[in-house]
Amino acid sequence: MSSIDSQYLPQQVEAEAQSYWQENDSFRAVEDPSREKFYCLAMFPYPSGHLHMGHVRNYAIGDVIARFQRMQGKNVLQPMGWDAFGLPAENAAMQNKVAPAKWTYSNIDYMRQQLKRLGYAYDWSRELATCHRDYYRWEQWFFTRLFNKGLVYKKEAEVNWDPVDQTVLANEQVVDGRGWRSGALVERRSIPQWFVRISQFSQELLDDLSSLEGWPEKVKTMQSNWIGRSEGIELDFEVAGETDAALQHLSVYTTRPDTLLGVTYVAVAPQHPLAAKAAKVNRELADFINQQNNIKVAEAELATMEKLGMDTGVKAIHPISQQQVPIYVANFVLMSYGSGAVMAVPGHDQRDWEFARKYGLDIKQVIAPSSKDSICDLEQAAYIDKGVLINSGEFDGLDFQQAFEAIAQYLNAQGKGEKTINYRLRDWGVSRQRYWGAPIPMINCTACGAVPVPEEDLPVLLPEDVEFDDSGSPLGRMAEFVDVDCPQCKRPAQRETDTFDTFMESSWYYARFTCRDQNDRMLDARANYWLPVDQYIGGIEHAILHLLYARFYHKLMRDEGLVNSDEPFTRLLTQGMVLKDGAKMSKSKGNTVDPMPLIEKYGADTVRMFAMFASPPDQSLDWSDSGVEGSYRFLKRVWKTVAGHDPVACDDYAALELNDEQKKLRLKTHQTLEKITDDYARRQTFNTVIAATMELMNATTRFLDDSGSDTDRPVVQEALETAILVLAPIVPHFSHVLWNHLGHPDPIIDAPWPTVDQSALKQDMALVVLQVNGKLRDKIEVPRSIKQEDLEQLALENVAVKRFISTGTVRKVIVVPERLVNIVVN
RNA sequence: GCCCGGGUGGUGAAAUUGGUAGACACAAGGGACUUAAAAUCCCUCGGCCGCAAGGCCAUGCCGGUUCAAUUCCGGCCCCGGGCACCA
Repeated sequence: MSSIDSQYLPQQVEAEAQSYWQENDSFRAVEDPSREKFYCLAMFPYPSGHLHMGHVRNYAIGDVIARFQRMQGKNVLQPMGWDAFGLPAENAAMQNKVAPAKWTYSNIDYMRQQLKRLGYAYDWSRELATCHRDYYRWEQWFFTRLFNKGLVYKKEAEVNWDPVDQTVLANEQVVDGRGWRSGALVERRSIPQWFVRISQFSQELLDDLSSLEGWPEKVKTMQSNWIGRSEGIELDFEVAGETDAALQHLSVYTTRPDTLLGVTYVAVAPQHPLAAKAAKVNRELADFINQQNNIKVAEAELATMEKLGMDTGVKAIHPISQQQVPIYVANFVLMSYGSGAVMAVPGHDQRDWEFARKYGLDIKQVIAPSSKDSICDLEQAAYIDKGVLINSGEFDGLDFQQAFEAIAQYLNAQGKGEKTINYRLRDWGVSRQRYWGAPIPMINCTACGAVPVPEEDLPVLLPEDVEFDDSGSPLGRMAEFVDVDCPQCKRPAQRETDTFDTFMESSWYYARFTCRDQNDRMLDARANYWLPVDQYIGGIEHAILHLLYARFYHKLMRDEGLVNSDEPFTRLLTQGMVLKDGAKMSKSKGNTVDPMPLIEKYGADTVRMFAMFASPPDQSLDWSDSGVEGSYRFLKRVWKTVAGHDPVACDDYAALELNDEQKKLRLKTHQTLEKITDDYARRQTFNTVIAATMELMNATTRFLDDSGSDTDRPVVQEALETAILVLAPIVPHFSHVLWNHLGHPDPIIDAPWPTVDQSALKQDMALVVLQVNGKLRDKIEVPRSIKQEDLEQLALENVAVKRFISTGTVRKVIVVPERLVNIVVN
């Protein structure tokens, strides 16, 4: 036992524990095949400047799990790093006239100190920053490998173009259709960009979701919907009188071929070549198409904007009826999704119905309700349910499935269509017209085309010492960066000046942590010791994009022979957002909460504990400081109780001869331990861990209030040890010092998790609830061994119950042993 | 608009997902200690009726299933997240 201050002095306690961990290098993770490993990872932060409460909560959750697993005897790896490329550094550069690199590195230095102050058990020797050449060089290398395998390609894609600032804008930078700095109306502009073929992995990404048993159902549902597998038919409409072979056929995809005979028009995207051709001889149409350019490149915009269209004057020939239907240009059809053309069935699709109403197009019913419960009134709305075909010639009378087959067969025989499986998932566009990112390692040669930078020339270094102003990426203006010789033909060529989407870096950092000092290869054998990540923790806002890209990247690395698993993250905990005044905390909204004043006032342990106590980890939390005081008070109380306790060693509690009060305290101790172990391991609800520990401490201090005997000391010792052990993952500094005081010279970080003593849990009596018609009337204590009939009898004779059953007849008695009796009367 | 969540006292929440609604805290009010304050300790604390014993109502709203619903089903309202260039 060490002597300690009777007062809780968090700053002193935290300094003591942290210097112990540092001197002993306590959190360095070393590969050891003889031990079970546990890789615990919380999503690394973007170095925005300082930590906010969302970070504190996120990293506290990770740290709690890591420390808990260490006490379970696992060989734990918990690393930390920086998602260091990104847009905010460029914005800061413009605002403060500071180079993005300098700004980023100084933010990292500051935030690293903040993380250290919070006492997270990181192996800092593995720290990495994605903007460092030793990191992104492997990403560039990997991209050239993918290029050689044909998994990347270049195509035209649309961006938001600010015509005043002459730059490409991110969606976030477009506010109400205008550039956030210039205020100019944005224009859609098509430019060549690099894509990675994630769509080739659609089916595998979908199938493997079912193997992710440790993932929340909601995340799997979201990803599954995002991938959006559907079964349908791809079919051709011929364009009447068209002589140009490329424009003769309009290919459309539908999941509702049963409604095919209800097609009354076809719609194409404003960027469709057919629209462009028609516009050449139609001034009004050309103007209309031009106007559709002032829409931000975002699905939410397209879905909520007013649906507009215009007749091209060109007709399409229906593949079955041979009738001619008009071809419209419609602003809601996406050129980048599918073929840029859709068939329209206003009778049975609500959007088509509204469009048809607006432009006076025919609405034709071809599906009749198959049950009397649903009504079809095409004057009011489209009838979108499945039913039986009518007005469809030879297909009349078929149901959805029969019609699907029959129409597929018919079209197939005519060479006009076939069954197709379609995915909503689109290829991953990775080009960004930005400076602060990893350079895309390609060289554009007029003779050879796009040529990857040879391995020996990697990395393509991003020049860090630059002047950054509001005219966009300076890379294109730097001759020393742009002008290179073509690696193939050696003639003068130009380096690609676009940089990678930052999701590229965050898609594989978890793997690089296992061997970030490896300078000869992207990953080495250590990756397969640590991977997959056993527990990944991060905000729910990453449920789709980041987590899907990381899963995809893992499969790419597997196919390259770099890792031997199929999925990167075994178990996933999606932390709810930390909100402030009901909205996501972000620097741009200016509603972040700085944890530092709280840490200075109460210490890191109180802040960590309150962040865990405020709500379950997966629930969103509107931050408020009120309540922090309560966590602090609790720690002070525990400190006082432990400091005032005279430790006693006892290695066999079961052998003690205990009185009833002592047995009661042991019961509470082991009930609490059992519940808390489950809360940590299975439920991952740390708020209830804390509440249960508070209950145990309340019971212990009540016990101490009536205690006089020296024989009480062992059960109190056991209760206090249990409380300190179960609190250790949450308030590690506090527990570190008190554990020593309780007579343990070895550090609590390596103390084994206590085991539940089943003999302490034995109870003879049970509390049973008595209900009449489901309403609580009384509670009685009965022996656990009581027979069901006897319990029923006791209930029927109970005074409180009798008052409610005397006026009616007992119809039924429901007995749930050891829980309740419900008497049904009328 | 589409996809995914959430809604329980004055506040954060609990109830292990069909079996005692409000554990554990915060705030508030009252009291003890103190010259005073802070700290600490004790009591009250969902609403209505009642001196009390007790009763009735109550988990966003409406309806359903059940002996029993915060929990399951149907419909609606509100809030949050994502929608492919914020990370």
